[in-house]
Amino acid sequence: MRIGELSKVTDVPVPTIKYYLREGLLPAGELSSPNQASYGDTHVRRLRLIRALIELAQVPVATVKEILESLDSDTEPLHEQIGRAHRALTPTRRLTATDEARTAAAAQVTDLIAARGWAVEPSAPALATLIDTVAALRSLGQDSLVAHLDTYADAVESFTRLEIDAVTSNPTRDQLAESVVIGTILGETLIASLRLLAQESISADRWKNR
Amino acid sequence: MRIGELSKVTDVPVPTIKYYLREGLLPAGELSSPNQASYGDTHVRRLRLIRALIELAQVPVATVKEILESLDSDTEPLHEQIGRAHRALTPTRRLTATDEARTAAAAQVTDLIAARGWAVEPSAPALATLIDTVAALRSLGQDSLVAHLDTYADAVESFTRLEIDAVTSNPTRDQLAESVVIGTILGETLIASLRLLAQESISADRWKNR
DNA sequence: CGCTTATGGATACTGATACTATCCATCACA
DNA sequence: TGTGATGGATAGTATCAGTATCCATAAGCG
Repeated sequence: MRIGELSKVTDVPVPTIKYYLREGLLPAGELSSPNQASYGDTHVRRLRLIRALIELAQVPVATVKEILESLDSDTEPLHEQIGRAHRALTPTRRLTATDEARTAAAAQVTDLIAARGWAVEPSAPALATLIDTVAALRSLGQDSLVAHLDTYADAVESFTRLEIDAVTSNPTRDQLAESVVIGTILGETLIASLRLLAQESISADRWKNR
Repeated sequence: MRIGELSKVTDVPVPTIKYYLREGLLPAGELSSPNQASYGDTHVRRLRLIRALIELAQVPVATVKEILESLDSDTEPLHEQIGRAHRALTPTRRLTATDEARTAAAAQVTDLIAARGWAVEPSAPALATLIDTVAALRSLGQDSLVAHLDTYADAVESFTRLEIDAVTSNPTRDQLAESVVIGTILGETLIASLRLLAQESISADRWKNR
């Protein structure tokens, strides 16, 4: 398969494929002559993955590259790979909340985690985001939402368990790693859109005409 | 309060505040003389909201503007305002999946919605994202995740109900609208980070050294 | 065999986004 | 009275995610 066909199959413009090749997201095709390369099924799969991460999950190109490199390395431990996927989903934060608000929120979040017996590293990127979000909700006067944090955690824990079970069925480590990464990232998009649909439907008959 | 103090209180640089004023995200302060304006509590609150949306929820500036305008208009019906918040969370999609994959995914999603009795407009932005995500997961060989779509929906429905209850306690319509919008958008960030923390903790003891 | 089209590779350009920086004529306040 | 902050306008910057252009070569067709 040459680049034109790869483009047709995946519906990605040729210049964009070239760009991904340049950036090292997509491995080069096998060269049969200085200006003739052939791409195979792995390229199609890889390209689909790249597009899903970029378009659906809005992961920046540089981060996609990092994730793919991590997936391709057989030596990196699984938890490291998961860490990368997590970092892809939590933007490098700039401090938002004031100090008092933050420490209060941090306390609540730490309590929650302790109460659930979750093993979470203090440096986990999602931890900072959660604390900032709680602080922001508080400072915006949305305490009623924050009050139910524990119930949120219940629901979240239930489908996280489900996800991990679903993914654990993968036989090889490589497949497991890929499933975990894809599941982590696209799972987020899945849940987010389900939530919006549920909201639309539940809110529809609740506030018909307000 | 002058702009310098507003900047100190909210920890947003003065040039950035000026930028938000220019863009119409933040209402102008009250002018006491041609180059002297005073900002009040509403400005502090508004600025905090803007920053939370931009930094925490990664909402683009133009979309924040749209949302705020919608919140400020007393005439726009609530479901319209919710729609705007939803659009803020679902990026304008470029078609990703091939046609066959998409119709298959669309069928499954439509079934799911019908089975749950959800009232969802066919034009709902989240619907397209969900379909694309299902199609993408399928094409990436992650059918095991898609298989549990219904269980996901269960969990999602449970906390969506919770959210809506929490938010319904607001007395005035304006407050309700603000809560719904903030809850929709920051709730997403909240759930996402909870999920990552749960994942980290559950996966930790599942795959200690793989 | 010749001619058009596609290709790989390199380099340059573009449009959008979110700020920053600079200016300048006031204005506040010590 | 002079030093610094302010409002408002305009211009500049960095990053990101592609697009566009060129060129020498290769493929496919008549």
